[in-house]
Amino acid sequence: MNQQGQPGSAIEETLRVVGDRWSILLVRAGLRGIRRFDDFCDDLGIARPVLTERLRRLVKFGIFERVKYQDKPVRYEYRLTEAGLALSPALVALVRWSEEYSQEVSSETTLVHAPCGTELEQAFWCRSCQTTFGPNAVKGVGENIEA
Amino acid sequence: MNQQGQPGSAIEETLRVVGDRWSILLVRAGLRGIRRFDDFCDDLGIARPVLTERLRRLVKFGIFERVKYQDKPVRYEYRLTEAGLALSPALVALVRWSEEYSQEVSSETTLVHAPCGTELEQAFWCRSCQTTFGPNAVKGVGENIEA
DNA sequence: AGACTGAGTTCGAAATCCGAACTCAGTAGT
DNA sequence: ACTACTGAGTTCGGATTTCGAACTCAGTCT
Repeated sequence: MNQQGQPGSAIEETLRVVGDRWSILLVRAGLRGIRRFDDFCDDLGIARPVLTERLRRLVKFGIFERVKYQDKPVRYEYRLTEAGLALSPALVALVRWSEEYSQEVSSETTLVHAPCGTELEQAFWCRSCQTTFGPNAVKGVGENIEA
Repeated sequence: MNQQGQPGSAIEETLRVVGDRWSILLVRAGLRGIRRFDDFCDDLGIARPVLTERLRRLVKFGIFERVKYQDKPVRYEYRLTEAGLALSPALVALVRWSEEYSQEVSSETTLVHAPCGTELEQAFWCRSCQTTFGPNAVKGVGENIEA
Protein backbone atom coordinates (compact mmCIF):
# COMPACT_ATOMS: atom_id res chain seq x y z
CA MET A 1 0.00 0.00 0.00
CA ASN A 2 2.87 2.30 0.77
CA GLN A 3 2.30 4.88 -1.88
CA GLN A 4 -0.23 4.05 -4.57
CA GLY A 5 -1.30 0.45 -4.98
CA GLN A 6 2.14 -1.11 -5.11
CA PRO A 7 2.26 -4.83 -4.58
CA GLY A 8 3.38 -4.27 -1.01
CA SER A 9 4.43 -7.11 1.19
CA ALA A 10 2.66 -10.41 0.87
CA ILE A 11 0.46 -9.83 3.83
CA GLU A 12 -0.98 -6.63 2.50
CA GLU A 13 -1.96 -8.46 -0.62
CA THR A 14 -3.52 -11.19 1.48
CA LEU A 15 -5.42 -8.83 3.72
CA ARG A 16 -6.87 -7.16 0.69
CA VAL A 17 -8.52 -10.50 -0.03
CA VAL A 18 -9.26 -11.87 3.38
CA GLY A 19 -9.10 -8.81 5.60
CA ASP A 20 -12.69 -7.81 5.87
CA ARG A 21 -15.40 -8.52 8.33
CA TRP A 22 -16.75 -11.57 6.48
CA SER A 23 -14.09 -13.50 4.62
CA ILE A 24 -12.48 -15.15 7.61
CA LEU A 25 -15.87 -15.97 9.02
CA LEU A 26 -16.72 -17.58 5.70
CA VAL A 27 -13.60 -19.69 5.88
CA ARG A 28 -14.51 -20.70 9.38
CA ALA A 29 -17.99 -21.64 8.27
CA GLY A 30 -16.38 -23.64 5.46
CA LEU A 31 -14.25 -25.46 8.01
CA ARG A 32 -17.36 -26.23 9.98
CA GLY A 33 -18.78 -27.95 6.93
CA ILE A 34 -21.02 -25.28 5.52
CA ARG A 35 -21.12 -25.23 1.76
CA ARG A 36 -24.34 -23.82 0.42
CA PHE A 37 -25.25 -20.26 -0.28
CA ASP A 38 -28.30 -20.10 1.93
CA ASP A 39 -26.51 -21.85 4.75
CA PHE A 40 -23.69 -19.32 4.73
CA CYS A 41 -26.34 -16.68 4.69
CA ASP A 42 -28.25 -18.06 7.67
CA ASP A 43 -25.21 -19.02 9.67
CA LEU A 44 -23.44 -15.69 9.44
CA GLY A 45 -26.32 -13.31 8.93
CA ILE A 46 -24.48 -11.81 5.98
CA ALA A 47 -26.49 -9.88 3.39
CA ARG A 48 -27.00 -11.83 0.22
CA PRO A 49 -25.45 -9.41 -2.25
CA VAL A 50 -22.38 -9.17 -0.05
CA LEU A 51 -22.17 -12.92 0.22
CA THR A 52 -22.33 -13.22 -3.55
CA GLU A 53 -19.52 -10.77 -4.01
CA ARG A 54 -17.39 -12.20 -1.22
CA LEU A 55 -17.66 -15.79 -2.44
CA ARG A 56 -16.83 -14.71 -5.95
CA ARG A 57 -13.71 -13.03 -4.71
CA LEU A 58 -12.66 -15.94 -2.53
CA VAL A 59 -13.12 -18.26 -5.48
CA LYS A 60 -11.08 -15.94 -7.65
CA PHE A 61 -8.26 -16.07 -5.15
CA GLY A 62 -8.39 -19.82 -4.84
CA ILE A 63 -9.73 -20.10 -1.32
CA PHE A 64 -13.08 -21.61 -2.21
CA GLU A 65 -14.15 -23.47 -5.31
CA ARG A 66 -17.60 -23.43 -6.83
CA VAL A 67 -18.71 -26.98 -7.45
CA LYS A 68 -21.83 -28.20 -9.23
CA TYR A 69 -23.46 -30.75 -7.00
CA GLN A 70 -26.63 -31.56 -8.92
CA ASP A 71 -27.97 -31.12 -12.41
CA LYS A 72 -31.69 -31.11 -12.68
CA PRO A 73 -31.91 -27.67 -11.28
CA VAL A 74 -28.27 -26.78 -11.61
CA ARG A 75 -26.95 -26.06 -8.15
CA TYR A 76 -23.56 -25.04 -6.98
CA GLU A 77 -21.91 -25.13 -3.60
CA TYR A 78 -18.70 -23.70 -2.27
CA ARG A 79 -15.91 -25.82 -0.92
CA LEU A 80 -12.65 -24.82 0.64
CA THR A 81 -9.63 -25.55 -1.48
CA GLU A 82 -6.33 -26.71 -0.10
CA ALA A 83 -5.32 -23.06 0.18
CA GLY A 84 -8.51 -22.35 2.07
CA LEU A 85 -7.90 -25.17 4.50
CA ALA A 86 -4.41 -23.84 4.97
CA LEU A 87 -5.85 -20.74 6.56
CA SER A 88 -6.82 -22.73 9.62
CA PRO A 89 -3.66 -21.97 11.57
CA ALA A 90 -4.44 -18.28 11.28
CA LEU A 91 -7.96 -18.97 12.36
CA VAL A 92 -6.82 -21.02 15.29
CA ALA A 93 -4.48 -18.25 16.33
CA LEU A 94 -7.35 -15.79 16.25
CA VAL A 95 -9.61 -18.05 18.25
CA ARG A 96 -6.88 -18.57 20.80
CA TRP A 97 -6.38 -14.84 21.06
CA SER A 98 -10.09 -14.26 21.44
CA GLU A 99 -10.27 -16.70 24.27
CA GLU A 100 -7.39 -15.13 26.05
CA TYR A 101 -7.80 -11.43 25.50
CA SER A 102 -11.17 -10.60 24.11
CA GLN A 103 -13.33 -8.90 26.65
CA GLU A 104 -17.03 -9.57 27.14
CA VAL A 105 -16.98 -13.12 25.83
CA SER A 106 -17.16 -16.03 28.18
CA SER A 107 -13.87 -17.77 27.68
CA GLU A 108 -14.44 -21.42 27.79
CA THR A 109 -11.67 -23.26 26.10
CA THR A 110 -12.92 -24.41 22.76
CA LEU A 111 -9.75 -25.57 21.09
CA VAL A 112 -8.13 -28.73 22.20
CA HIS A 113 -5.71 -31.34 20.96
CA ALA A 114 -8.14 -33.87 19.57
CA PRO A 115 -6.41 -37.08 20.67
CA CYS A 116 -6.04 -36.12 24.31
CA GLY A 117 -8.35 -33.18 24.93
CA THR A 118 -5.69 -30.89 26.38
CA GLU A 119 -5.97 -27.20 25.72
CA LEU A 120 -3.58 -26.40 22.98
CA GLU A 121 -0.76 -23.98 22.76
CA GLN A 122 0.45 -22.49 19.61
CA ALA A 123 4.08 -22.58 18.77
CA PHE A 124 6.53 -22.56 15.95
CA TRP A 125 8.57 -25.46 14.96
CA CYS A 126 12.08 -25.39 13.61
CA ARG A 127 12.80 -28.43 11.56
CA SER A 128 16.53 -28.09 11.80
CA CYS A 129 16.75 -27.33 15.51
CA GLN A 130 13.93 -29.76 16.31
CA THR A 131 12.50 -27.35 18.82
CA THR A 132 9.39 -25.36 19.37
CA PHE A 133 9.55 -21.72 20.23
CA GLY A 134 7.34 -18.68 20.65
CA PRO A 135 6.86 -15.59 18.51
CA ASN A 136 9.73 -13.74 20.12
CA ALA A 137 12.22 -15.96 18.40
CA VAL A 138 10.73 -15.27 15.01
CA LYS A 139 12.62 -12.95 12.77
CA GLY A 140 10.62 -11.14 10.13
CA VAL A 141 7.58 -9.87 11.94
CA GLY A 142 8.56 -7.76 14.86
CA GLU A 143 12.27 -7.26 14.91
CA ASN A 144 12.20 -3.76 16.32
CA ILE A 145 10.10 -4.46 19.32
CA GLU A 146 11.44 -3.44 22.63
CA ALA A 147 8.19 -2.47 24.35
CA MET B 1 -23.97 -12.50 14.37
CA ASN B 2 -26.25 -15.46 13.96
CA GLN B 3 -29.53 -13.64 14.20
CA GLN B 4 -29.37 -10.08 15.42
CA GLY B 5 -26.21 -8.90 17.11
CA GLN B 6 -25.88 -11.74 19.60
CA PRO B 7 -22.52 -12.08 21.27
CA GLY B 8 -21.67 -14.93 18.93
CA SER B 9 -18.60 -17.02 19.34
CA ALA B 10 -15.41 -15.39 20.52
CA ILE B 11 -13.97 -15.08 17.08
CA GLU B 12 -16.88 -13.11 15.73
CA GLU B 13 -16.42 -10.66 18.55
CA THR B 14 -12.73 -10.46 17.76
CA LEU B 15 -13.21 -10.01 14.07
CA ARG B 16 -15.54 -7.17 14.74
CA VAL B 17 -12.54 -5.40 16.27
CA VAL B 18 -9.67 -6.62 14.19
CA GLY B 19 -11.36 -7.93 11.07
CA ASP B 20 -11.05 -5.05 8.70
CA ARG B 21 -8.59 -4.09 6.06
CA TRP B 22 -6.43 -1.96 8.37
CA SER B 23 -6.37 -3.20 11.95
CA ILE B 24 -4.09 -6.16 11.41
CA LEU B 25 -1.82 -4.04 9.29
CA LEU B 26 -1.68 -1.54 12.13
CA VAL B 27 -0.68 -4.28 14.53
CA ARG B 28 1.99 -5.38 12.13
CA ALA B 29 3.27 -1.85 11.83
CA GLY B 30 3.29 -1.68 15.62
CA LEU B 31 5.35 -4.84 15.73
CA ARG B 32 7.76 -3.26 13.30
CA GLY B 33 8.25 -0.42 15.73
CA ILE B 34 5.98 2.21 14.29
CA ARG B 35 4.29 4.31 16.93
CA ARG B 36 3.40 7.73 15.65
CA PHE B 37 0.31 8.88 13.86
CA ASP B 38 2.03 10.24 10.79
CA ASP B 39 4.27 7.22 10.53
CA PHE B 40 1.32 4.84 10.49
CA CYS B 41 -0.19 7.11 7.92
CA ASP B 42 2.83 7.12 5.63
CA ASP B 43 3.70 3.49 6.12
CA LEU B 44 0.28 2.10 5.35
CA GLY B 45 -1.18 4.80 3.16
CA ILE B 46 -4.29 4.81 5.30
CA ALA B 47 -6.52 7.86 5.20
CA ARG B 48 -6.14 10.04 8.27
CA PRO B 49 -9.73 10.02 9.44
CA VAL B 50 -9.82 6.26 9.17
CA LEU B 51 -6.56 5.97 11.06
CA THR B 52 -7.96 8.13 13.83
CA GLU B 53 -11.03 6.00 14.16
CA ARG B 54 -9.16 2.71 13.92
CA LEU B 55 -6.58 3.62 16.54
CA ARG B 56 -9.28 4.79 18.86
CA ARG B 57 -11.03 1.49 18.55
CA LEU B 58 -7.89 -0.55 18.99
CA VAL B 59 -7.11 1.44 22.11
CA LYS B 60 -10.61 0.87 23.39
CA PHE B 61 -10.17 -2.87 22.97
CA GLY B 62 -6.81 -2.90 24.65
CA ILE B 63 -4.63 -3.67 21.68
CA PHE B 64 -2.81 -0.35 21.56
CA GLU B 65 -2.30 2.20 24.27
CA ARG B 66 -2.04 5.93 23.73
CA VAL B 67 1.02 7.23 25.53
CA LYS B 68 2.13 10.81 26.00
CA TYR B 69 5.75 11.00 24.97
CA GLN B 70 6.44 14.73 25.30
CA ASP B 71 4.89 17.75 26.96
CA LYS B 72 5.78 21.04 25.44
CA PRO B 73 3.56 20.43 22.53
CA VAL B 74 1.65 17.54 23.97
CA ARG B 75 2.24 14.56 21.75
CA TYR B 76 0.94 11.04 21.94
CA GLU B 77 2.06 7.84 20.34
CA TYR B 78 0.53 4.42 20.11
CA ARG B 79 2.15 1.34 21.54
CA LEU B 80 1.08 -2.25 21.40
CA THR B 81 -0.08 -3.65 24.68
CA GLU B 82 0.56 -7.19 25.80
CA ALA B 83 -2.70 -8.20 24.17
CA GLY B 84 -1.57 -6.51 20.99
CA LEU B 85 1.73 -8.35 20.98
CA ALA B 86 -0.19 -11.54 21.55
CA LEU B 87 -1.70 -11.16 18.10
CA SER B 88 1.62 -12.00 16.52
CA PRO B 89 0.94 -15.72 16.14
CA ALA B 90 -2.09 -14.86 14.06
CA LEU B 91 -0.02 -12.45 12.07
CA VAL B 92 2.70 -14.98 11.54
CA ALA B 93 0.14 -17.49 10.38
CA LEU B 94 -1.15 -15.00 7.85
CA VAL B 95 2.30 -14.12 6.61
CA ARG B 96 3.12 -17.78 6.24
CA TRP B 97 -0.06 -18.32 4.31
CA SER B 98 0.63 -15.37 2.08
CA GLU B 99 4.03 -16.70 1.24
CA GLU B 100 2.72 -20.08 0.41
CA TYR B 101 -0.56 -19.42 -1.34
CA SER B 102 -0.96 -15.82 -2.29
CA GLN B 103 -0.64 -15.32 -5.99
CA GLU B 104 1.17 -12.44 -7.65
CA VAL B 105 3.58 -11.78 -4.84
CA SER B 106 7.16 -12.92 -5.06
CA SER B 107 7.42 -15.43 -2.29
CA GLU B 108 10.73 -15.09 -0.69
CA THR B 109 10.75 -16.57 2.74
CA THR B 110 10.60 -13.75 5.20
CA LEU B 111 9.96 -15.58 8.42
CA VAL B 112 12.70 -17.56 10.00
CA HIS B 113 13.71 -18.98 13.33
CA ALA B 114 15.98 -16.21 14.55
CA PRO B 115 18.69 -18.33 16.20
CA CYS B 116 19.34 -20.56 13.23
CA GLY B 117 17.76 -18.90 10.21
CA THR B 118 15.66 -21.86 9.16
CA GLU B 119 12.30 -21.24 7.59
CA LEU B 120 9.76 -21.76 10.27
CA GLU B 121 6.77 -23.99 10.46
CA GLN B 122 3.81 -23.33 12.56
CA ALA B 123 2.47 -25.99 14.82
CA PHE B 124 0.55 -26.60 17.97
CA TRP B 125 2.00 -27.89 21.11
CA CYS B 126 0.32 -30.22 23.53
CA ARG B 127 1.76 -29.83 26.96
CA SER B 128 0.51 -33.15 28.20
CA CYS B 129 1.48 -35.23 25.19
CA GLN B 130 4.70 -33.28 24.68
CA THR B 131 4.21 -33.28 20.96
CA THR B 132 3.66 -30.86 18.16
CA PHE B 133 0.90 -31.41 15.68
CA GLY B 134 -0.83 -29.67 12.79
CA PRO B 135 -4.25 -28.12 12.48
CA ASN B 136 -5.89 -31.40 11.54
CA ALA B 137 -5.53 -32.66 15.06
CA VAL B 138 -7.23 -29.63 16.51
CA LYS B 139 -10.75 -30.08 17.70
CA GLY B 140 -12.92 -27.01 17.81
CA VAL B 141 -12.38 -25.31 14.50
CA GLY B 142 -13.10 -27.66 11.67
CA GLU B 143 -14.52 -30.88 13.00
CA ASN B 144 -16.83 -31.57 10.10
CA ILE B 145 -14.32 -31.35 7.35
CA GLU B 146 -14.09 -34.23 5.03
CA ALA B 147 -13.27 -32.41 1.79
C1' DA C 1 7.19 37.19 11.59
C1' DG C 2 7.03 33.08 8.82
C1' DA C 3 7.75 28.26 8.10
C1' DC C 4 7.51 23.81 10.10
C1' DT C 5 5.91 19.67 13.00
C1' DG C 6 2.67 16.30 14.66
C1' DA C 7 -1.84 14.87 15.84
C1' DG C 8 -5.56 15.22 14.68
C1' DT C 9 -10.65 17.32 12.39
C1' DT C 10 -13.78 18.81 8.61
C1' DC C 11 -15.45 18.43 4.10
C1' DG C 12 -18.02 16.49 0.02
C1' DA C 13 -17.58 12.77 -3.31
C1' DA C 14 -17.25 7.77 -4.05
C1' DA C 15 -17.49 3.13 -2.72
C1' DT C 16 -19.75 -0.51 0.40
C1' DC C 17 -23.09 -2.33 3.09
C1' DC C 18 -27.59 -3.36 4.37
C1' DG C 19 -32.55 -5.71 4.32
C1' DA C 20 -36.35 -6.70 1.63
C1' DA C 21 -38.29 -8.06 -2.38
C1' DC C 22 -37.72 -10.17 -6.77
C1' DT C 23 -36.06 -13.75 -10.50
C1' DC C 24 -35.51 -18.07 -12.52
C1' DA C 25 -35.31 -23.26 -13.20
C1' DG C 26 -36.88 -27.13 -11.60
C1' DT C 27 -39.55 -30.23 -8.10
C1' DA C 28 -43.40 -31.91 -5.23
C1' DG C 29 -48.11 -32.14 -3.99
C1' DT C 30 -53.10 -32.01 -5.20
C1' DA D 1 -52.52 -27.75 -14.57
C1' DC D 2 -52.11 -24.92 -10.50
C1' DT D 3 -49.92 -23.79 -6.53
C1' DA D 4 -46.27 -23.84 -3.27
C1' DC D 5 -41.53 -24.53 -2.44
C1' DT D 6 -36.33 -24.70 -3.03
C1' DG D 7 -31.79 -22.73 -3.83
C1' DA D 8 -28.77 -19.51 -5.91
C1' DG D 9 -28.57 -15.75 -6.86
C1' DT D 10 -29.99 -10.22 -8.65
C1' DT D 11 -32.15 -5.62 -8.09
C1' DC D 12 -33.51 -1.87 -5.45
C1' DG D 13 -33.02 2.46 -2.58
C1' DG D 14 -31.23 4.05 1.60
C1' DA D 15 -27.68 4.07 5.35
C1' DT D 16 -22.88 3.64 6.56
C1' DT D 17 -17.87 3.77 5.56
C1' DT D 18 -14.15 5.16 3.08
C1' DC D 19 -11.52 8.18 0.62
C1' DG D 20 -8.11 12.39 -0.45
C1' DA D 21 -7.34 17.01 0.24
C1' DA D 22 -7.40 20.83 2.93
C1' DC D 23 -7.73 22.79 7.41
C1' DT D 24 -6.76 23.43 12.68
C1' DC D 25 -4.13 24.15 16.66
C1' DA D 26 -0.12 24.33 19.99
C1' DG D 27 4.34 24.87 20.14
C1' DT D 28 9.19 25.25 18.04
C1' DC D 29 12.89 26.83 14.95
C1' DT D 30 15.29 30.54 12.23
